[in-house]
Amino acid sequence: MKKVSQKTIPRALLYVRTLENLIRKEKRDYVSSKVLSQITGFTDVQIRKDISHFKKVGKPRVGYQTKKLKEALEALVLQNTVHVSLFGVGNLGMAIMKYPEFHSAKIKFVNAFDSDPKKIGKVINGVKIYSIKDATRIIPKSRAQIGVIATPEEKSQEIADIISSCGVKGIVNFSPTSVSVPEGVSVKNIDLSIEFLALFCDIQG
Amino acid sequence: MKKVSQKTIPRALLYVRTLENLIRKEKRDYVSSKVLSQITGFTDVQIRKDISHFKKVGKPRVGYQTKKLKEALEALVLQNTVHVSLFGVGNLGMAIMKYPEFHSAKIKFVNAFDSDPKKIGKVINGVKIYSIKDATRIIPKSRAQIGVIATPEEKSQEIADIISSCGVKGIVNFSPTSVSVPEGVSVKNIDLSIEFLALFCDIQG
DNA sequence: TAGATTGTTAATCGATTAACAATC
DNA sequence: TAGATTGTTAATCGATTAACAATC
Repeated sequence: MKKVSQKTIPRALLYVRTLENLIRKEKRDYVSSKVLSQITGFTDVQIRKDISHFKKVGKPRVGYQTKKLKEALEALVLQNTVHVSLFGVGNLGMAIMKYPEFHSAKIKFVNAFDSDPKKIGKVINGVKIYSIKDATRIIPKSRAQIGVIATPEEKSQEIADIISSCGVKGIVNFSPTSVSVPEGVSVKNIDLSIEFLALFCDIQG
Repeated sequence: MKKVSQKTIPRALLYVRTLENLIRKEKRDYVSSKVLSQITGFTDVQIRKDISHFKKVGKPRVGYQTKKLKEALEALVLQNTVHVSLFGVGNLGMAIMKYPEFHSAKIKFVNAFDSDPKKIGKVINGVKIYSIKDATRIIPKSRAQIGVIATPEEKSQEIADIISSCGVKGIVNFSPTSVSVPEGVSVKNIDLSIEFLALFCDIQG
């Protein structure tokens, strides 16, 4: 397996999802890069290039066997479910936790944390809400692999510190503040207002 | 003004927000690229390069005048508020509409649409919910510049068609399905499960 | 065989980083 | 003046696209 570029990974994940749909809904056994291109919006050349990083699974003239290609691509995203801890059970946190697509994507929330005593102890969608004070005790036991920051902006650094200190190596940060973390921890910022404004700049330009 | 690269725009928007905070909270008159680097996480070289696309506003040895730099950068994102229409007032749609950061970022929801009769007619945060059937009539009057898809996956293409047909040139798509749109319409996909899984791949590799 | 499609190697493009001159 | 910081030009890096050979 060759070195996989940073940008191929999200595309590969999209191919996996597309293949799942083709297998389940359309019962397709084979698919060409051209068809994948029409569905995903990437060019067929790019798709073939991406796929070639993983395994030689296609047949000229025929395309790719859907199940085989899906398995080959999944080799990169281990088949296990990803375990996630949520920090901040407000409007956004709640919506994320209830997001239906996560179920089919094998993303599972294992616990949630908030500082509001009214929320602590409640169970939402089978996920229990704990006090943030108990996080350092509970997180390590829960085997969470990713922590989500959905708290108000001013708490975000504090939460990032808690998450990192528990040995969790991945943070998805929905707050509009960049947080600093120790070496070895990856942060994915999802900054909604910047997304909206950047799109607005695009359509203006 | 030189040609601004695709990737500088979101960074520039982040600089603007950072500068606002420096001005408002810390009452700073000057800031160097080094300090901006520490706050935003980008390198100081990159920041100077980005800024140089816009205007020559810095002074060697002193740095950038915060207010002046903010104004120079804002030249690209017109000072006007961005008007947004929301499609799908479920958990996620509701959370987006209530997202506090949007207020300071001058992002304003002008109306919302849903197909659930129980929701139609209600007003959330000052935003009225209409039937999706009335969208083509209401959107053009509302001067919406961006449409947000927060409906269940199977409706997303239909909604994208409605948004495009109203002359709206920007779509933020939270559904896990890529939508096809006419030439001239820009789509920003925010695909949460792919973000989570891609981060998971990162920390595994 | 002819034609379609894969997969690879080379060329191009764009963005980041390095080096350094300009200047307060 | 000396030192810090900006801003520009050149070099590097990475990713996409183009060209084409391989093959079913």
